[in-house]
Amino acid sequence: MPAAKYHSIKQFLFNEIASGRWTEHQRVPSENELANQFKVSRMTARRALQELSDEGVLLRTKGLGSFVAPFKSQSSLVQVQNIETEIVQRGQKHTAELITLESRESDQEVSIALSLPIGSPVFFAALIHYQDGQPIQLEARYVNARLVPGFIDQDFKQVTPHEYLSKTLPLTEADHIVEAALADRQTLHYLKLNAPQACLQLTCRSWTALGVVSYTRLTHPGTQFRLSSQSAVN
Amino acid sequence: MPAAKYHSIKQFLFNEIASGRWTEHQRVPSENELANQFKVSRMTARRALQELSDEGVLLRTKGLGSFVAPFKSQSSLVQVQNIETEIVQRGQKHTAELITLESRESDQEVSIALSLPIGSPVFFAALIHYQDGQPIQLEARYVNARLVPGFIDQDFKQVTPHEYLSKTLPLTEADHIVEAALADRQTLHYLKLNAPQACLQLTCRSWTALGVVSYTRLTHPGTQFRLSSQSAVN
DNA sequence: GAGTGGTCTAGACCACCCC
DNA sequence: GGGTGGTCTAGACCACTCG
Repeated sequence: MPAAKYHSIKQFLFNEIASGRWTEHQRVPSENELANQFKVSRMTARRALQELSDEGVLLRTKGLGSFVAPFKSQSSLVQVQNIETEIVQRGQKHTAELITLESRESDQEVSIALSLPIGSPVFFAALIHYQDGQPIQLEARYVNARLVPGFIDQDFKQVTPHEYLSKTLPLTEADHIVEAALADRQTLHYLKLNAPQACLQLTCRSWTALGVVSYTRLTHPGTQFRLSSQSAVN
Repeated sequence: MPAAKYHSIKQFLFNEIASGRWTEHQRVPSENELANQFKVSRMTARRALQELSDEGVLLRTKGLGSFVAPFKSQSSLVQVQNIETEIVQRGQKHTAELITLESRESDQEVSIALSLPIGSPVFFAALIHYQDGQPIQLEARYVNARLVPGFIDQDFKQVTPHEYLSKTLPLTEADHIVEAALADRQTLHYLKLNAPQACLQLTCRSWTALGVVSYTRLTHPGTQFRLSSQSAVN
């Protein structure tokens, strides 16, 4: 069973975006242009554009055309991965301290999370995020090195890892686990906590069409945390 | 601009389900049947069925037909509204104690949450959920009385409010706010806590196509709580 | 007015399921 | 074999945007 024509066109469009050849807000071919280019009817070309629009990859406007949607996520669940935005929106000051940025080989936990063979090349970054000088989030992130080779060359004092990934790749999906847990000793140290304390801990993964991009543990001290989400019920 | 034909057909199908005339797993008219009934082309009837399938309202199988999808949500985020399932899946025993079930008029907070004018008829239910005899969740729920008139006649010792709603209506969406907060005095009392304690608090709303169905605050004592979710990035 | 996306039609062929 | 959903075609009319 060969791939459906509309599906091939979807993949073509998606690859142009994922590869960076087409970027945010850029115009993509119209229904008629795709129909001519791929030698299909307009309805078939249309279906590829329409489904990518439904999936949030494209924005379409009558009379104007179809455009690459902004990569930046509007999902407030994903927002927690971008603590900087959250802090700035509260009118406070965000700073970040880089603890570690290095190449590693994936162990079992990371391999499972990233859907990679054990020993695959990954990058590991650990940061502390401050809100007005107070540590507010400890970030420990593993990234699939093959999907984001440029990750290790970034200066994460200037740009948060999540911001870099969001601007580099069209992230399509994310999952999260939220739990309240007692911080371990190392976490207490990094978050400058004296006594064992209940922390809100998020474990997040984000996807692009080609696979899992990153696996992250975010730990928040105390009760200063709020998470909102909206989702369709399947 | 009159409604599009495919949209009218969608509404017709949805109303049959929302009203209870068609229930879970029941077969709905085929593409050809709808095309004849509404005097449209098969492609137009098809679009109505296809979009409802994309939205999780219908399940379609080649060679078989289209069926009303199970109302019960597969979303693990929504799962927390159904604490009973969660407890039973852990192999423990769930019991519930009904504190209050009454008619009220919506105040400002509830009106905003349910998108109703102030003073609209709502039902209010408060319950304590126990896991093996330990209080694990305090549930305070407001329900739009017009959308679910039968709510107030239920016996919530037998069926949880969320279970009743899930089985009565096709819920299509939900939003949630998760936060860690110190319990107030009344909550401490109901959860049988002696000292002020950090609790995980969820504020949830669930939708049907006709509007917001319910607005609920769920409070969990201590750190015995875990929440997972998966979502597409928009 | 030319181009775009939104809707719609009346056909067509296919793979699949059940009888 | 008859019905179902999945894909596809080659047209059509419309509302919208832009120059």
